Amino acid sequence: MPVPAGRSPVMADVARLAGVSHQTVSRVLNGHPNVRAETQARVQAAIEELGYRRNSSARALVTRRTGVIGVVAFDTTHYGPAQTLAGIEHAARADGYFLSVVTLQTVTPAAVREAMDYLAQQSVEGYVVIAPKRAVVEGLADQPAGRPVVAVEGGEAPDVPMVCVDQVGGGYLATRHLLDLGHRTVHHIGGPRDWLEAEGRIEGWRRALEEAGAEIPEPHFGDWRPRSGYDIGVRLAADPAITAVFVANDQMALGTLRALAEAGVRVPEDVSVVGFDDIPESAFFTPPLTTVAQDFTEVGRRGIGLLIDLLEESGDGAAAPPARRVVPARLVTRTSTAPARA
Amino acid sequence: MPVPAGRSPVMADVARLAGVSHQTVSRVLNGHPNVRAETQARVQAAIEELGYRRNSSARALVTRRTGVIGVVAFDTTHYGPAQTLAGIEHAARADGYFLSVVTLQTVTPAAVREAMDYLAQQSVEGYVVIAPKRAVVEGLADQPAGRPVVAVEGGEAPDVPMVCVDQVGGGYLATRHLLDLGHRTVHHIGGPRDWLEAEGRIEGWRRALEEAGAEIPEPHFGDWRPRSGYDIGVRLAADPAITAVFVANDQMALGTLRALAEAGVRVPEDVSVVGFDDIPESAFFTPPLTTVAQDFTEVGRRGIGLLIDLLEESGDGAAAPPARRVVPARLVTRTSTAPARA
DNA sequence: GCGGGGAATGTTAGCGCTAACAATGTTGCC
DNA sequence: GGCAACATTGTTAGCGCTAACATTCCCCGC
Repeated sequence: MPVPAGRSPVMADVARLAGVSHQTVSRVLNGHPNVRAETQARVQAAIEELGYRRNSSARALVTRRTGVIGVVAFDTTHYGPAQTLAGIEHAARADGYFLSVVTLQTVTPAAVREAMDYLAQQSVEGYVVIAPKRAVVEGLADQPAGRPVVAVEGGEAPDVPMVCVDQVGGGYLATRHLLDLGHRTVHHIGGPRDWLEAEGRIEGWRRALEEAGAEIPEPHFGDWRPRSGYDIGVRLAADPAITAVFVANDQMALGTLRALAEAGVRVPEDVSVVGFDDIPESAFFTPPLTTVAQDFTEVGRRGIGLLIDLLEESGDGAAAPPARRVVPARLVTRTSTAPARA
Repeated sequence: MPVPAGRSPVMADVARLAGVSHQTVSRVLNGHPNVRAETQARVQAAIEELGYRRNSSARALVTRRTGVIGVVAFDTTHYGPAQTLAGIEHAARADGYFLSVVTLQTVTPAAVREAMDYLAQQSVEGYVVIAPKRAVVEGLADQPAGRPVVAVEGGEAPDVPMVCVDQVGGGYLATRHLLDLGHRTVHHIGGPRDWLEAEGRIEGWRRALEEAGAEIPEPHFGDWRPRSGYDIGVRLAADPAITAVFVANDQMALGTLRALAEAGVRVPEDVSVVGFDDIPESAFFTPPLTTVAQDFTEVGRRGIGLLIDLLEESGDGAAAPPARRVVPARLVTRTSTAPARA
């Protein structure tokens, strides 16, 4: 009986079929050097004949490594996090790690803690946390089990290694672009205040204005969704002095465009608008949106890279200061921006 | 020494601290009935004092259950799959399962097979495959290890249990809506032909037209992206006879709206447009898009529900015919549709 | 007072794998 | 020829847990 009925084959079955000890099978599986080529071939053949698969639990039990990385993500219709997750997944798989994902509805430290706890039950080796809010990042520092954590997509955070897009640089880029077009100043529709990304973008905006000696108007704050960009847009449309708006994401910018259109304000003739994210739709807005693109895939890749470094160095000398990798943002110019009226 | 230095505590440590055998600790952990309340409390206290966590590998090794569900998803900027994934995750966690996710770049049977193989290494108990293409669904039937598979988001498929939104019904709804507004016929911009969703939507469209005795124009096919909707839209705009278009997703509809606007065709006065998906942006398109909403969360929930049924019944009598659960679609009326010109 | 029965707990034997060590060849060199 | 050095293989002992069986304890009824 080639395949023992009723149960899937184990290493001993392969060993018996190949006429070796189970240890030799293990050696073949682990690419151990000292195995004769002929033996290796015989074992390999037996493995294929039986359709043998190594039992990951048994292996994990003895090696004390599960090869699983826990990811805390957000249940979101936002483009960025979804893309980042995909980037993380590819990078992890390329390095032979598995990904266990928990998505959260609410972005609170408690929810994150709970999610990490849940993942800990599964013996993940480390965590990647998509942590776009300040409170979340702060809650990350004191991890109980001492498993490494990498934060992704957050802004500035002190004690946790992290990877993020240069939000400040992106905000600066957007604002600078509008100033370069001759606009006196640039109004801003920001994201929720407790989001690190929103914070970075607003800071870049402010910095560009300061640097140019421009007036700094009071910013408005939305909730990332089109509706809020619309509501604020309605108010902005009423002020004829406004000629340039930098909106903290494309979805809100969409709402703003719509509000302006309804008010009879032409974009870009009367008002220039810049968004942030470069979602796939934004090239087809009315008008196509100038925006700031983020390389989320790269963020995911570096996040995993950082975590794996942490995982594999673990145990060596003193902990290096938490690493921090910043991915640059890039301006994508379309037709929602134009030179200021003379 | 309360916590043994250097290694995390195991069951025996808890047992020692609580003055019981490790088996009693196990019993407490597993909610076994025959444990004295006082003993249970003592064990519980010891667990907390040591910060003990059960080793999932050891447990999985002996119980032969990992509690992990493998998910094959797609690296996509499409709204639907991302939402479905979130729905799947919530449902799985609610039932105490873990999720191991692989995202694919290409939707081919080989890629899916490979992904499932990768997941098999991790001893997943079953699979949820987001399988929007016919070829993929077909490749699913002959799973080697006999682990259950549930397909999600596909259309009609013979041998695999599956959960999907009623695409045909949705296409019918969209088309019927336009016919009810007095349009003579409805043109269609479909998704890629090998996508099951595209197929269902086109069939619903065709059925509504047939039922109404309307002429059935040759459909056009895009690739789901705004650009393709735009390109086709440019052509449609040139034909003044066209008064109603049903586009198979919102992103393409966005492109179509843009093409019509550029050609000076007014929506909805000259042409009515209906999309599909109800992405968050579509309420803010120019004009706000009438579309068909899908309850992706519900799809995810039912998908997991179905898989868990399969997992937990497994071993009982004859396999029931593959289950099939259909979630209805819902029309969302906005201002991109209006009665036909007289 | 004592045997029976159930509740509460302990003891033992693996689950399937890898690491460490032991035991064989097998070669080369004096 | 004999022995050291190495390559190759086998043997043994757990990893931390749960299931099955064994034991103890206590209460009950006769």
